[in-house]
Amino acid sequence: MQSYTEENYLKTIYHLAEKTTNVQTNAIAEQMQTKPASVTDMIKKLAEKGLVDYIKYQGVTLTETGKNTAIDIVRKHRLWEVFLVDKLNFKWDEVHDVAEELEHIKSIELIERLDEFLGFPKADPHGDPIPDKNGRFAKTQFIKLIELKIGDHGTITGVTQHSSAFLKHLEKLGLTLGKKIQISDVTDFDGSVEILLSGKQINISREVAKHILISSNGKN
Amino acid sequence: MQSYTEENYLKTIYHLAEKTTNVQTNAIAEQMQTKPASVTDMIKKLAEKGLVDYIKYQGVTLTETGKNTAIDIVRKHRLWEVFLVDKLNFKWDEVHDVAEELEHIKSIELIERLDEFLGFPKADPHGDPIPDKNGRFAKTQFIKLIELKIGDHGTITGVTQHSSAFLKHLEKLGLTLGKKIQISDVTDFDGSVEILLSGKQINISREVAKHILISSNGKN
DNA sequence: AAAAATTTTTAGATTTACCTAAAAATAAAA
DNA sequence: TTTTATTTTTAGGTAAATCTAAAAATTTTT
Ligand SMILES: [Mn+2]
Ligand SMILES: [Mn+2]
Ligand SMILES: [Mn+2]
Ligand SMILES: [Mn+2]
Repeated sequence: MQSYTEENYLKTIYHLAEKTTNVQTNAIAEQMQTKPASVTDMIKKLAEKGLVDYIKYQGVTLTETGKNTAIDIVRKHRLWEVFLVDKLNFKWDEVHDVAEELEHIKSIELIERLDEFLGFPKADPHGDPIPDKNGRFAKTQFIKLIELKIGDHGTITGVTQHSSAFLKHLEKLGLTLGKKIQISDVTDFDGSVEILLSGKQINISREVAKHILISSNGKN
Repeated sequence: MQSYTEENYLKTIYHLAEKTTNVQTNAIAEQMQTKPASVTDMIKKLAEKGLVDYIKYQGVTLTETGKNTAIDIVRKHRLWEVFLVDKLNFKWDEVHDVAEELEHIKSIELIERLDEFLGFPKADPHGDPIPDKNGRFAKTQFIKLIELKIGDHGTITGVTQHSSAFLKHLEKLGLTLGKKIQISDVTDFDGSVEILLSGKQINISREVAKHILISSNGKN
């Protein structure tokens, strides 16, 4: 059984490992809003428990057990987010902090039944995939909006930035999950992208375009 | 802001105060499955924070703030129990432990919306009243089944014992919330009670009868 | 009103998750 | 290949919530 804190470390390491193979102490510290010295302490403990492989100065990687535990927490987090949005009418920018707490509730039965109650959703309100109870993710094929060419079209299926500011901005622009878009033009000057959304032309900054994921229904 | 542990102490003191005015150190220790010495430490801290009034060797009482905090936790606990039973199809004997964790999730918004989602329930799956967001309880008029006389009738509206063993037993006997009953006979020998339930005569022990609450639809 | 039993508190430790400051290892730059 | 910068670890300490053992206060019984 892991403590609340250990679970948060495992989840953080898991997410960082999606970018780099060897997760560094400082990266964990930054993410967890704590000091590198504290991270070293915790890493030792997790290694002791067989949840991470650790070589001094070389960073950490999750063991099979550690990874499974982390995925289970991610699963809970995302299922709770779906619950908050679908059942309690929270907005997609309001759910993260509460889910951050709910993900630590320890009851397998609870999550199984919640999953069923929600209709076994495959993605959370931000488009992030929800692993099944065996920790398996549905295969997904996303491409960043910024990478599309003029004429390409597709459906918004995710975001790679979860800040409230960003999500509220998207909401205002009408760029929510499930919306169909087509690239009309890309501005050389600032890299901003002109898109066709629900019959209207709108312009979005390069920065915004970088963080929107599209399931591409086909090129041009 | 209170810690998880402080919240549990407040809730325990609140429940014990329903029986005795001055709550004793040992009683808290027993309830919390901890040692009296630990309780003394915590009591001092709670007194420091203005959540309890405390005189050495004289036990504790909750302050207004302390009581409000406790009631808020009770509210959350009971709302979550309703959620688990009504929405996730848990049995009434399976919900307590999970609710024990869920009650500590810190989000006013979450509870407001959960309350609404559940249809502003007035009682939890064990018939315990749910305070509204201002901490007010609906007035209820219960009588213990054991106190009814032959011929009296009423509706089962609560239990005063939450152990899984007891609740499962009631379930098996068909004695669930909302069921109408009438007293047919009381046995002198062992104090057991003969009742009419859904057209059938059943016999329940005195011990069971003590822990069932009836909203009396009228005498004989 | 003593003596005995019970309750409660203090004293001194332990564990977990932190911290700061300084040392050591590694990586990058000159 | 030194020097410099960055990263990581160690050493030593703090605060919260526990504990055990022993002392003190209160209550109950003789
Ligand atoms: Mn989230
Ligand atoms: Mn999410
Ligand atoms: Mn309960
Ligand atoms: Mn209950």
